[in-house]
Amino acid sequence: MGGQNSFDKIYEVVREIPEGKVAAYGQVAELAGNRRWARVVGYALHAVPDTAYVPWHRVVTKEGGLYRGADRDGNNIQAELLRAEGVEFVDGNVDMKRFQWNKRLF
DNA sequence: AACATGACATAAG
DNA sequence: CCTTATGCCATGT
Repeated sequence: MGGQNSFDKIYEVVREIPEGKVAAYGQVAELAGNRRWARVVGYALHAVPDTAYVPWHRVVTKEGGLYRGADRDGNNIQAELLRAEGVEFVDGNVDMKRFQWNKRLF
């Protein structure tokens, strides 16, 4: 449908993140049209419908940190999914220097 | 309809 | 380095 909300644009950007790479919230926001949507990106991913393919686990903070509360009971599915894709962590955070997605390179 | 909240980022002091 | 303030949109109450 033509009426694309901010959420839909955000979802499209997130869908473009290749496997084994991660993107920052601000980065997704900027690619979606406005870098100030970083906060909206967070809420958008929070409200992702299970019916849509949106690799929300590939979106992390600028520092490579996962969302607050990911380290609870070892049920941090986000870290598991990223590790399964080959993403490595340093001091509990994603090694952004090596795994941050740079769309410009492609 | 108004207010508060939330997977964040950046600037300023 | 830390705290505050501002920006943005959708949801829940």
